[in-house]
Amino acid sequence: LDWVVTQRVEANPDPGSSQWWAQRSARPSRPRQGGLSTRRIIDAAIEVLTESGLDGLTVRAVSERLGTSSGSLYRHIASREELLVLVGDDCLGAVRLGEHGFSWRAGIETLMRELRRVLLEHPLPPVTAIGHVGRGPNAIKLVDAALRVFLDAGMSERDATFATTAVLDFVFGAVSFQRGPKGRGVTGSMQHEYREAVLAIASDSELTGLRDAGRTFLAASADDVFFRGAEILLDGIALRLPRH
Amino acid sequence: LDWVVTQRVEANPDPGSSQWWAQRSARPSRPRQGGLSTRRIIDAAIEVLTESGLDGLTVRAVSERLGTSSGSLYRHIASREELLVLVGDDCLGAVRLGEHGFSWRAGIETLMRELRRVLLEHPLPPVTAIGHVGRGPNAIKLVDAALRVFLDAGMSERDATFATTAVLDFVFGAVSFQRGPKGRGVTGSMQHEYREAVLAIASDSELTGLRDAGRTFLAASADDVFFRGAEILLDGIALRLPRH
DNA sequence: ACCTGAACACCGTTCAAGT
DNA sequence: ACCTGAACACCGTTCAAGT
Repeated sequence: LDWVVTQRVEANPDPGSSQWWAQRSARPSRPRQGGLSTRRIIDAAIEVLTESGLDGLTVRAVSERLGTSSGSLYRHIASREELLVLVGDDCLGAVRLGEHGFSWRAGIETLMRELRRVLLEHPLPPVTAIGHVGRGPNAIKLVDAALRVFLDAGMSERDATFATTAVLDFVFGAVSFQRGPKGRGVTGSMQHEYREAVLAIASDSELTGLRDAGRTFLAASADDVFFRGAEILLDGIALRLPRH
Repeated sequence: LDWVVTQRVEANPDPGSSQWWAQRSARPSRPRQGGLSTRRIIDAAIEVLTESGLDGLTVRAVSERLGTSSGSLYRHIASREELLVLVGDDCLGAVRLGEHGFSWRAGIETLMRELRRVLLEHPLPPVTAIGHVGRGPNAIKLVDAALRVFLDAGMSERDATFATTAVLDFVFGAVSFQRGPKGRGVTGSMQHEYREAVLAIASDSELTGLRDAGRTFLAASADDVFFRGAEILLDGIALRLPRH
């Protein structure tokens, strides 16, 4: 009873939330011959995103690319934020889920690597949109693929669940750290200056962890951080498998 | 030589990048008796953030709270993005790094729990700012604390490095997923409808992983996902320790 | 039924003019 | 040297009027 009331009140759920996706999947799309469509808007948005970055991804820029007015888009999307959510999930669709027959470990490693590749490719899902993905149809496919691998390896449903979320959490976190703010890649220039600044601070203070291992930490490559971190996680997962 | 040129050209590094932090730490602050200061601006920004959320955190709103004009803030910050970065790192300062003497595992567990608590407390560092933190002074303290624990447990510098990054990546990723978009918490309402929608899709398609384990997956609480995921990761880390 | 284009209410940022 | 406040160039979004 109480629940029904809540459902009524929450008429406009946040874009990207599970409520929003649920409502959306229940609504039929209305494509129009030759006219605008959500699909065309998303495609144009991704083009703008690739060319102009996240800041350049404005409603106006997308409408201009489509040769129409900005107001027209609001017949297919409710807000810019909705557009970001749709673009974010759409990007996840590029992850190649594939090739059965490998070991569970090779399968998950491939999934992690693929997801990372796709996320690093677009300047969107990063920073701004990490919370914007995760509940859409393409995110669901990722979850499904990971669950399948773990179940096939003999894991319990609960262990497969937590292994799946741990893997996804790790990949998204790692990608977010690797990028600079706004989703742009981190350039290597002046990295040296930063290293020296951090090490100088460390040696002057009680940051003994950094004093002792800071040089190693700051020299680690993004690839090392990702693949060695993945190994640690996969080792932990392996302990949950029956024939370990 | 080439490096010097790069340094010259990169005169305005992205806020939040290591270059930016390095430049910033080298620049002296100029506090003014009774006047504006970066410190006061950050404090006001966090108040606005808490009250109005990330969207409400505008330069104008912060200046209004400080009883001044929006233009005045630009004497202390170069842009809104800089402000977001500063706020993001400042929030991390609330993490209580503490209490030595525990086992490495208890120490890291506490650090993870604390970091999660702080991140979930503020509506900023999430979504928008996950890429905005990680290189500032308070992020550095987190890294230092984790490195110290691992080194004390007998880990090599490299293993300690990758264990540290894996832990931070996981926590940031888990927090980002737990939030809805824009950093707001996920309400529970209509979750049921989403579950049913996903399960309906799964049973109609080839998403056999979700078909078999979807109910368990979708019923998992955020706390379970976090703590069980942390266990997996810590088990993997434990394998890197000498007296395992 | 859909699109247009003009308008509205905001933004972040700049900069002359003040003090 | 710092602050003001007005202005500029944008936004996202709405909505009458068209077709």
